[in-house]
Amino acid sequence: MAEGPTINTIARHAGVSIASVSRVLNGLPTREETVRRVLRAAEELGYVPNSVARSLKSRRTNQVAFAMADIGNPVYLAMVREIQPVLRAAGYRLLLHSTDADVADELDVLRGLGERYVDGLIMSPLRVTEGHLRALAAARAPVVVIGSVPEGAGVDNVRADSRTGVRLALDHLYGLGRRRVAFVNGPADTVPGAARAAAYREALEALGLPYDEDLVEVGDFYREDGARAVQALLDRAGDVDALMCANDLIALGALDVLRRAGRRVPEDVAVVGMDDTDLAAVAWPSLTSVSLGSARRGRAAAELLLDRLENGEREPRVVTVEPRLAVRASTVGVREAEERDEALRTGRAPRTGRAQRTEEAVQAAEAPAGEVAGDAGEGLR
Amino acid sequence: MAEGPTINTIARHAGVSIASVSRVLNGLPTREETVRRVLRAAEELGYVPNSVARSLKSRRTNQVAFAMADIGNPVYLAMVREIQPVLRAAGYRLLLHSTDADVADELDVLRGLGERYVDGLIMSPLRVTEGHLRALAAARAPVVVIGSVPEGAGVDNVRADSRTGVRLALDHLYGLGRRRVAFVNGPADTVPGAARAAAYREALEALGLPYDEDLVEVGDFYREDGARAVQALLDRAGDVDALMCANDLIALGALDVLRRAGRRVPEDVAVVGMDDTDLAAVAWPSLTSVSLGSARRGRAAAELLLDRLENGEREPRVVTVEPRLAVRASTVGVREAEERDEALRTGRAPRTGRAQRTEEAVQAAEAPAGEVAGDAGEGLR
DNA sequence: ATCCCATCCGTAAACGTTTACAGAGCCAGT
DNA sequence: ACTGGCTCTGTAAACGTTTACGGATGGGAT
Repeated sequence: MAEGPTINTIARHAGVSIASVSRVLNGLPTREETVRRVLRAAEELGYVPNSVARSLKSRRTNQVAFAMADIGNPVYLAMVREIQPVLRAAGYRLLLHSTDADVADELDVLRGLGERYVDGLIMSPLRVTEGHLRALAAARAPVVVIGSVPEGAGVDNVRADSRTGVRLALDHLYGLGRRRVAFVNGPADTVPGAARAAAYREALEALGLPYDEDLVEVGDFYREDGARAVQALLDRAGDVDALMCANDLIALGALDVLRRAGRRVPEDVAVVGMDDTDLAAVAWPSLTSVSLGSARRGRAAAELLLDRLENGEREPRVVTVEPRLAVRASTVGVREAEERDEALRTGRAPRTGRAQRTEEAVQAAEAPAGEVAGDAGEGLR
Repeated sequence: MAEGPTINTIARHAGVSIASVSRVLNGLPTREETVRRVLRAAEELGYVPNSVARSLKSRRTNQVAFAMADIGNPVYLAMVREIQPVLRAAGYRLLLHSTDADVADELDVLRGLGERYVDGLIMSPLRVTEGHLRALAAARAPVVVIGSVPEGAGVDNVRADSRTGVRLALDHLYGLGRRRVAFVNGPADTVPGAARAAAYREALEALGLPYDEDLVEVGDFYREDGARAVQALLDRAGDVDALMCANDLIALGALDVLRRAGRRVPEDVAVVGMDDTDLAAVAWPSLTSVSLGSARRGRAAAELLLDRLENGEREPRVVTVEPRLAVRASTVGVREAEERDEALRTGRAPRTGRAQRTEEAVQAAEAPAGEVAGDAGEGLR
């Protein structure tokens, strides 16, 4: 671990000043001969520029941080997977913070921006408190928040559209003839929890279905909690014919419980998850799930941040990502799910009238206010 | 984004020198009065120390990088999940590199250590080339490699034990009466690919089973490739009664193909995956899988690196993590898998003699040379 | 020969810290 | 009153870059 050569070492070796070395290495106009000597010395010594020193002078670190609750959650994972290549292509390194959704931790990260170890931050808090808003306002570097933040918070914001998402799912279930659609939610004091609860009520109303408290159960966003919640639901309201779950993990828990209870999915109870994680496709029966576009949200956030880093001041933007419904066996049955799969693979439309009908539900509804991000494939603007 | 206060600003405000400010902030002995003035000024101005400047002076960045092929692969994810908290507890930030298993990229990362933007690196290359060894030898910061690297490479090394792992799986299958056990591998020029191929031959031999080329198929470590490979296998050797897959993704592909071919799992064909990722538990039927201890390897790597960062020079160490077999429905059937689950939950041993027998296979075999890491729970030494 | 301008390069300052060193002030001991 | 030693603080250098500025050199125009 010998001390590496610096610009000084090279200057001495090449018999020039450090200024010349710097100029050559940065491609500024220099006499041919000097260029040769410097490059030669740099090559011989295996010189690598010290990024810390460079950062100190340039006030840029070429690093960006992503702070999320838990890297183990497939939703955040999907985000990281998109964020990483976007940043990388722009020459930024990615730094990861796992905060366990701990508010104090998240605030620490925001304050930590003062240390200037990153040029910007993408953050996806589960809860947004007063403290968050204050810290965001005082942040010493650009921040993009994934997850709704009040207007006027002064930060770029990428939003999912739970409202439309839940609506898609309930329309789909309604179309399949389900009328007792229960809702298994995560904590009501989280951003997604609150949004999805409201969305559920709204969607019921739009469909002319009554809101029945007995059909709503709250746990946490994990498989075990989901299982417990669903068990409670079944005990209380045995006649449910569909479960809308606030994320895929809860839905997996639901599948466990239903299987154990001898209820067939989807014949007796249809199940819809949310987030459309990798797990949904692997589960059995494969899980119909509302995609809230985690990947697209990640990409949009990265692009917003890059834009801000390059173009400096400008009005904060809000980008909303359209949800989609990924229809699989847990609502339409194994047979049709396979047909759909096949159709997707071969690029043809599914055959049956029933498939046709539910296909309509895949159409995303009106976009809400704000910009709307397009396909994952296309860029931001 | 106003320019933040520096140590100079504080010095002026408090009417002292920058040296005093630094001393106070670092807790060096100082007169009471000065301490008060400095702290007051720092508080008022909302001072946050600049970590870049600090790094330049101290030659430490308090950052560590983890370079892996693809953050989307659950194996690496499991590692990150363990690495992150360990590093964090020691005050290090985690930086992520996704190299797509591209050799040039990996070498770039190693060379990049000369930029001194991190204090150390954990790297998990899929292939280890001559170039890797050279770059490792020349690395300007401590590196821990996850994945076998030749003795004498001079780096700390955390290894899986594929040999024992495959052996556990084949013993298990043999115990269930399977005799035509096929092997679906990933590319032979990767470290795990090569290790697992050798392990398969060895395990067969130990069981007195013949090695049949027709029973071996090579694809890539992904679901689609696995499916293709298994299809080819079935076309060629319809009488296989078990599939040993070189990772879980391949095994998932195998489940797809078998289902489509109308082969029951495990009645007609038993399937074993490898890595015991989250997907294995979710799949249907749930997937028996050899855990190579991704989580434990991640943790061990982080601890090795920390140890080296704190204690400086010392002989490179090799840590080998013991494999285990997670027995699930894809080999023993849904019924028994559920019983095992239940037993695990209630902490009692499973009932049936058959369960008893396969339980023995769960015992890890002799540990190979080198240190052996214990449970995920316990520390390194 | 003189002057001007262009080109190239070196000196030095700056980025924000930490820290070696020495000076200032003070008290106690003679 | 002087000295020695202690405590506290300020000055300055250093970490490895980038860059403003001005000096040196040389060539062409007068």
